[in-house]
Amino acid sequence: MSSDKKQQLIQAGIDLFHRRGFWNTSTASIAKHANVATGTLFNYFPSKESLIDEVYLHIKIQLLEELSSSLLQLGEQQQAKPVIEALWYRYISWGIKHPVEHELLNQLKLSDLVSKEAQDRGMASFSEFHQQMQNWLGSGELKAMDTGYLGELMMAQMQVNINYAIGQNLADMALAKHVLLGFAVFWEGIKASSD
Amino acid sequence: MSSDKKQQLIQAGIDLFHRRGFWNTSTASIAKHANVATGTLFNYFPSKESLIDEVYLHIKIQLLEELSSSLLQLGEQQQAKPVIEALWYRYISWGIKHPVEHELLNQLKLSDLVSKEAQDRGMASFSEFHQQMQNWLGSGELKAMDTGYLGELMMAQMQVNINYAIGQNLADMALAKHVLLGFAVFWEGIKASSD
Amino acid sequence: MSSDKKQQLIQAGIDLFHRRGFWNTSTASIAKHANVATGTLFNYFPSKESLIDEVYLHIKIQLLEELSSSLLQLGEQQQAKPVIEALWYRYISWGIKHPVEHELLNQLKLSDLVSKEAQDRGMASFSEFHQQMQNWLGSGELKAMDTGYLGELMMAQMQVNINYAIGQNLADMALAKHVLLGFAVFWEGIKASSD
Amino acid sequence: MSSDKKQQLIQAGIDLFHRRGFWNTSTASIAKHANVATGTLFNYFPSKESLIDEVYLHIKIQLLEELSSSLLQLGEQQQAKPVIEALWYRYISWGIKHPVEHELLNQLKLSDLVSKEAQDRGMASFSEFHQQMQNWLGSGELKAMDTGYLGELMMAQMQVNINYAIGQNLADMALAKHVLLGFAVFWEGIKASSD
DNA sequence: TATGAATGAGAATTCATTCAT
DNA sequence: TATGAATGAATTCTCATTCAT
Repeated sequence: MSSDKKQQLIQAGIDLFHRRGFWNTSTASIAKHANVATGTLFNYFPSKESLIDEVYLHIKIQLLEELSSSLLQLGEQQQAKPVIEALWYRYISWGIKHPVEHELLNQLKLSDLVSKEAQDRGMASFSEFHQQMQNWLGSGELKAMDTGYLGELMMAQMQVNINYAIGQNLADMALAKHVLLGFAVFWEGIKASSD
Repeated sequence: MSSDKKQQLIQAGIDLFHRRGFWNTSTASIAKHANVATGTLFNYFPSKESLIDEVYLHIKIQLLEELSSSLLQLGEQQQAKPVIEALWYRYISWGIKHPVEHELLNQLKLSDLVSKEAQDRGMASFSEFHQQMQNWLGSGELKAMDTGYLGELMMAQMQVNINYAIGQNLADMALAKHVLLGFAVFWEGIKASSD
Repeated sequence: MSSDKKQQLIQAGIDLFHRRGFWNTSTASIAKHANVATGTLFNYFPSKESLIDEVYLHIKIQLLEELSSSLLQLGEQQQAKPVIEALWYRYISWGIKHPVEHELLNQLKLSDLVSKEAQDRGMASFSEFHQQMQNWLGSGELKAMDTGYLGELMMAQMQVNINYAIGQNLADMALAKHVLLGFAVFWEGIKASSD
Repeated sequence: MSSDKKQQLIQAGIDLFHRRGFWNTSTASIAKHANVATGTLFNYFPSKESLIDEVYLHIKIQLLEELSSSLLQLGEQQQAKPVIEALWYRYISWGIKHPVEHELLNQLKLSDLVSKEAQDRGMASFSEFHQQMQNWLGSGELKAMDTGYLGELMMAQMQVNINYAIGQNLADMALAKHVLLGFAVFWEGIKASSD
């Protein structure tokens, strides 16, 4: 199947970009790692940049699928906290299960390597989350702040938790305790002050 | 003076790395931008990688200088909050005043471009901060957590604040309000729960 | 019909070779322009070079057909001048009506892209003209010179006339005047000197 | 000397372009033939196209130098014929002495490989000849025609003569006779008709 | 006969680094 | 110490041609 080869190439890209970095990974090595000829890569991606774009979107969509079931299950919840907490756990467990993808995503976000168009498509796929945040912020449970800011803050704190868990090789009880603490810090930070 | 040229080269590196990225910036262009010959760069730095290392350390030390006066002034404080708050303000104002350096520092942290040795030296220069954190965490004012985790968390949240302030072009009152909110979120997150 | 596709491919070759040059035109683009698959081209032409050969011969034969009726009609003429003049008009009007083919023919002649064999076949198809020239040169109406030289000279001068007419966008009376002048220059040049 | 290498590269370009054609000659082979490294070529020419441009101008200027002494010596001549005849001989002897350059020049003229800018510079260097032609045409010695047309015609006829002389390997008396005939054909063609 | 994905040699160009001056 | 021309390995991308379907 042709779709087969495309996926092989994306996967090879993920592996090698993570091992050697985006610029130290040649298209030739990606093709070889995917068991196709050098020219074949360019049948699927017009340029190295577009392969990077597709790697980016592939990861974002994989993450999205992991998260969106949380929203579906808890969509009719009245309160913000359980939904946010569910997202928190989902995201962190995705990050721990897919450390390579998690790291690449963060690198790509900062790196200027993703085309404007791919960034927009990535954003668009997350639009339902921004919708949800609007609702939460309107409910009065949280401190008054901008949606974009809340989103970035949540992402950043989850990433710190993931990196710490991976760095310390946490598992089982230790991991659970860590995630619990992390969420407590986040939630108590953003919830509307009681006084 | 030779030290002069070295500084020119580091500064040219900062400018160009930010404008074009690390991999799209050739040593020749850095030399030209610093008004020296291509070969001269290699009299000061044995390789491009070592220039990147020095750019990294240069920025870290510049940041350190900005922050350390906070510690000195408030070193004998008994309470954690005022010191942490002072650091918070210092870091964020540095980031807003030096957005280029701030962005480069974040990119370099993720990028694998900085040698292990330079990373260690960068860490070492911040050791006094880790000392301080030990004290704070021992005081009972904060939730119980690892020093490294607290440090990463604080960094991450400050970065989000800086990026948001720059992205929204905040200034004056709006900026002050934003920083205040940011710190409230951080502090209420990390402080020991009252109940 | 298969012959249909072959003609489509030759025509696509003519169009694209003229627009983008021989080397900037890929066999894939020719196939696409002819509405066939990339592989199909190689069912009709064993190589790109042979396609170029056939484009060359196609144009030469098209030109030959345009010219040969002149010879047939005037074949029994006793005098050289009317026949030569008829050829002159025919060739130039062909060139003006088919500027693309005219230009390609000239490029191909100089370019080393046409195989020796195709060149020979092209030559052979014009052999009756060389026969005629022998007759003219034998008649004493013309200066004494080699057949090959006369042929090349006539070609070259007609080409200059065509290029000039196209470049200046001549039409109607202006064109007629131009062709008349061009022929006068040619004829007075080659005719036997009176004194 | 740096100019040395540049000349070596242009000469290597001329040799190889003639032997293998412009598109079958790689920049690597040119560099090797000029005894420099592949990268060195690009220190002197920003691209292959610019090397081709410089090859073109190099030949044009070499030709110009050959011809311009004719104009200088005969500049104060009142009559057109001796000057034109001198140019005729000069051009043809240059072409016979430099058949490679002559052929390349003709190929380049038709090929779209020379940038607009280089073409303009090539034209400009020949502007004095167009001046002269204006004078000749105003003198009444020649048939009334456009300068551009006269120039192209003269070029075309000289090229036919050169190609014929080279093709037939003419030399000495045979060559002289040939050139004489060629000029007679040209002159009797363009001179004002006597009646 | 038609298709078009796969191939891999080859092309132009870049650039960190060296070294003779 | 400063210079910048020279180097050549490495990179991205192209494309004529093949071949299984």
